[in-house]
Amino acid sequence: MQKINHSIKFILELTRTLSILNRRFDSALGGLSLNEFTILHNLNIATNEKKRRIDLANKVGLTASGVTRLLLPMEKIGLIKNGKNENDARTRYVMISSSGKRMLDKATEDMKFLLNELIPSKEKSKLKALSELIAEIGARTYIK
Amino acid sequence: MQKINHSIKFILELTRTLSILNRRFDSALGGLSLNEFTILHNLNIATNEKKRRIDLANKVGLTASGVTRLLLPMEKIGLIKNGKNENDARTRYVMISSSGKRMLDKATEDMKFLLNELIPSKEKSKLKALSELIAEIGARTYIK
DNA sequence: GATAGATACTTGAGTTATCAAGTAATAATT
DNA sequence: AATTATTACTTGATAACTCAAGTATCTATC
Repeated sequence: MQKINHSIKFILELTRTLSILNRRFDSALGGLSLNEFTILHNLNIATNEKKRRIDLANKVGLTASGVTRLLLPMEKIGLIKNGKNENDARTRYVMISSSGKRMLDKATEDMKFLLNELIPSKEKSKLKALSELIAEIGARTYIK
Repeated sequence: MQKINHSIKFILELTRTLSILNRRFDSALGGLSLNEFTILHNLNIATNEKKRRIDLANKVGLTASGVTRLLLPMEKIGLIKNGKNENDARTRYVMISSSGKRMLDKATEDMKFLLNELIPSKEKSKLKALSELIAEIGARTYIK
């Protein structure tokens, strides 16, 4: 008789589902990858609509170097702009452009539409709690 | 006033946490990546301890080609073995080796230890239900 | 029982991330 | 105020995926 470890099962389901979600969203967001969407979303709701790269890294869950490489093509096609921080010359602010906003708005609609199919409606009430648990796990896992 | 879409927040937390988990586990499982762990775990609990590559792809959430590339080095270092399917010459069975089992057993202990830190104990009772919800989302997202 | 379609897998080319190591600027310590 | 440590970011080398296209085999249909 095999004893099931629910924690392990949980992590394995999590990785599986997210790999699948990543592929699905990457081809359903009008050219935006899921990580690019996350970047634009976070810039859009940020105070003053700007953020440091390191804060974005934290928000997306990538490393600083991952963010550098993710932002490079996004700047090239004009979704974001760079600004400087007068108080700290090490940091380069990232800002969303107006074309970035347009992309984001469209992608957000696509996202809502898809999520409506993917998340069972009777489970929607549990989502807030689930998000919080997942965020908590992320926080505990994070090692700078 | 910004209306929060819990579905979107859920997806964003999911990607963030999983990116972090992946990095953490990749350096905490005694040389095994999280995906490699998943492969070995699934082979280990499979009937007859063998599986087709396509079934593994489904279990891990990768594409068939991703599995081909993931298994290649695993075979090279002897964690898995290949076998053939008498009834279908297209498929190549994958089996866990005894050294693979040893690796898995050690990694499973590491995994349990880490998860004990990462998952708040008061939330553990909810894990089964959450796994099921996440699996359901994965199933709905999956497009072969 | 030939042919068209589906399935299982692999491969080439490209993308997206990692880590480790480096640069430059700021903050803390003495 | 000089030194050391820390932080923000970038870069070179590499790993781990993806998609699209290919091969081989099996299944269904006529």
